[in-house]
Formats: sequence, C-alpha cells, structure tokens
Amino acid sequence: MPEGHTIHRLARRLHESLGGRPVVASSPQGRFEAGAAVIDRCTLQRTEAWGKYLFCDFGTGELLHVHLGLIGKFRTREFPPEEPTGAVRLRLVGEDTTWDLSGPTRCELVPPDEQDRIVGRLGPDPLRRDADPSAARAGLARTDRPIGATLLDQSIVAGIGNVYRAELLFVCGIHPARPSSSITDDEFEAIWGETVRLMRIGERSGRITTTDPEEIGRPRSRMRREDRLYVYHREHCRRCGTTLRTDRIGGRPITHCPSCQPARRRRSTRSR
DNA sequence: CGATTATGATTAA
DNA sequence: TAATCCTAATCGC
Repeated sequence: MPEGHTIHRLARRLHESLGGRPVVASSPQGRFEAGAAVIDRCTLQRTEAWGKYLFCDFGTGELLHVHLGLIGKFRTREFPPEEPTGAVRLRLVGEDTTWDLSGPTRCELVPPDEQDRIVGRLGPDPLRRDADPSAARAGLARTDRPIGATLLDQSIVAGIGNVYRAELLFVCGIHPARPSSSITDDEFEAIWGETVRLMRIGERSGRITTTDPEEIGRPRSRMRREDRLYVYHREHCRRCGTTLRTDRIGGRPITHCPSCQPARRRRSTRSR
C-alpha cells in the first residue's frame, strides 16, 4: 500500500524496532546478497522518508535506498524468523523483530550524494516538518497540465499517489481536468492543508481514510472499508450517490464525482 | 492453473 | 504513450 504515508510510517517503525542495535541482514532471495552483506551486523542509526523514497543509514558510509513501487512490501514477520515463503529481497532481524522486504522497485546502497540527487528531484513532502509548499504552489502556477496530473508528479509534490490524488481532489471539490494554472491561492491552500491532514491520518493508522467521521456516523477506527473513501474504486459517490466518472489523467485512471467536482469553478455563493 | 490486478516509476519510442 | 520491472492475492475457467 505504498503512498507517502506508508513510507513515513515505515521509516518510523523500522527505526523504533531496529534502531540502536546491530541487525542481521540477509537476502533470502539472493538478489541483494552483496548489499545485505555490507549492512549485516551494522547498527541502524537513522531512517528518513521523502515522499515515497526511504533511506536507512547503517553507518557504513552508504545508505540503503528502498522504493516500494507499486507492489513492494516491507512487513514484519514472526520472531524468531522462519524460512521465508515468497521472494524476500532483504530480511532484517533485530533483537525481537523480523522485517521482510519483497517486490521493491528499488533496493540498493547509494552514496550520500546520490541521496541528495534523488531528493533534489522531488517536490516538497507534505509529511515532512520542513516542508515548504511554496515550490509546489509555483509548480502548479506555471503549467497548464491538468491538476490531476501534477498532483501525481513527484517533482511537484512528493508522496501523493493514485488514491490520495483522487480523494484530495474530491475533498477539495476540484475537477481533475482543471488546468493546474487555474488553481487559485485558496484552492491551493485547501489542497495542501487537506494533503497534510489526510496523509497524517494515513500515517498514524496505516491505511487511507479520507471520509469525515461525522458524515459517516462512526469513528474512523470503526468504519467499514467501503465507507473510508469518497470516490476511489467506487461506482457511486459516497457523499451524494451520483454515478462517478473515471478518466485517464497523468497516465493513470482517476475517478471523480461530476456533481461534487464541477468542471468549472462554482461561482462563490454568498452565505447568508 | 493461468490471467488479472494493484496505493509506482523509469526507459524507450 | 507503451513497454517494462517487481510480487502476491484474487478471480475465472
């Protein structure tokens, strides 16, 4: 389930469970044997997430760089570990925790300047404390590409994936085909603010929930799966029941509600 | 048991 | 845009 919230959660949990003590590293699958040997018996000193990119410092001079891609998983297994069943690229065993990495699009050791290069290509990450949204604001202002495409562009904003993209635009009432340059300052503030709010919820809970507990009528922790999202993978809008529409934008399908997300910005209705 | 699908990104064309 | 990579769960026959 890898969007930015997953990676930040992972960075924290890896550090909490493995940090400060030597780790036994191996590559049961064999495709990261040399790298695992470098890390083996070294101490995890620091983890860092930027968008969907994860870096782990074992004090070896190089950093472990992991990108889960679409299907990658980094999950805890029983301790002490058993022989892995599937393809495990990297296994990390600490004092009382086993972590197995499978299916990553990237798993490599990189020098610090390579980390700088990777992070240098990324936009601000809403989950980072040091995030500065101004670069993202400027990035949107200078292109006519649809907002649905720019929100997925990691060089504009780092960490948003296909689920959050669709849900954020719904929550903000913005049609995904709107030119990015047409997004107003108020709309940008809403997008950024909601991204921070919703991805923090995702990071804490380990799953994506964007619906409002008041609206659903039960706390987030007790929501049914089909009540957690407004539009993603749905046929009808969770808010108004309108039949949803799915288009390909930015190379990937995005679903929106024609009623809640009008193509043209609604003339602001004066309240009262 | 094979085909399909998935919250991603890079490279080639 | 399309092809490609990476894995495992699920679905249809």
